[in-house]
Amino acid sequence: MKLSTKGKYGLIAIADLALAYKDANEENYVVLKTIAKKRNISEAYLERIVAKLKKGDLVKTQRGSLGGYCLAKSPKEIKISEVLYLLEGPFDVCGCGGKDIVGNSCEKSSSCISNIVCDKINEKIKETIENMTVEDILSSYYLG
Amino acid sequence: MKLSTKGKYGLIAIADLALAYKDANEENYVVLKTIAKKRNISEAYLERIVAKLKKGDLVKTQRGSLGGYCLAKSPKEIKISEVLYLLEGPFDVCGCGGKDIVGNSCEKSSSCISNIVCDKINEKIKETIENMTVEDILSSYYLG
DNA sequence: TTTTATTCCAATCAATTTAGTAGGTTTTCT
DNA sequence: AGAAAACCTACTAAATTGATTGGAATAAAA
Repeated sequence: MKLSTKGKYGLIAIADLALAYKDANEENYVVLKTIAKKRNISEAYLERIVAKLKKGDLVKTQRGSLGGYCLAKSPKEIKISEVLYLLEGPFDVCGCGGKDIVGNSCEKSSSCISNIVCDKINEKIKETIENMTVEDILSSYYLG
Repeated sequence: MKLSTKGKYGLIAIADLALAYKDANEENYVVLKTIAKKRNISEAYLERIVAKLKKGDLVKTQRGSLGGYCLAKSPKEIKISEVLYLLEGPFDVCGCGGKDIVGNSCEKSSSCISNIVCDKINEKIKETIENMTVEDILSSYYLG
């Protein structure tokens, strides 16, 4: 069970944008090629990832020459959960679809044995990433 | 991000074996075909899943006629984490492998932005499933 | 001892997801 | 006009998932 590179690259991009944001303390557009090269990520692939972050209003863009990407809010207003939901989809660790322990379809059954486990896991993950902002992970990094 | 059916089916099988175990209060071998049919799971596929649980000593078997599968310990001695580790592999939500924010390889770097997030998530998931036993989820089920 | 019911095992396969490429279009600044 | 950037669409290769198939080994029962 792993976070895919979508989530990973997305977090990296957000963090780089956050660093630029804090440096400038205002709109500071960063060219994607710069991030891609520095982090050794395929630019075209990263582009599609950041596009999702834009659709989710975490990032805004400036087209044309001197354009680039920029955080749409300050790092402390962006939850890690927002980033990961946009890139990895909802953390429904278990979608189930089978039958529960008494034979009923368990799409939403609380008596489905795997739903019981998954609900607990989901709850904890949610709790964790909804209480963590981009600002938080940046400061962890600075303290590194 | 989802638990695959491996984990789901494994939990279902363990739960069914646990019910049989509690009914008999001793060795009670259950035929896999019974579980597969009741839960509408491919028997051959379920077989390979349960094989892993055997390798991990959560389940023991009796071959031949009148054979079957049986829990190797009591439900309260089996952690959910054991089941999921055997079936889904370690919950390294992020294996990373890229470069960290200052350009160093971040295989284990604490300054890798995605490791910071993933470590936190992993920690919480671990905490959750290591403190949950098969007994626990059965009683949740009974209480419905 | 033969039959039957079961676990066990290895190879294969189809569908899906992931990760990445390629090539071009549009926008905007100089 | 030219250059540099975001934007968009289609394709592909590799890995993973979720099985299926066909049998071999084992052990109880007839």
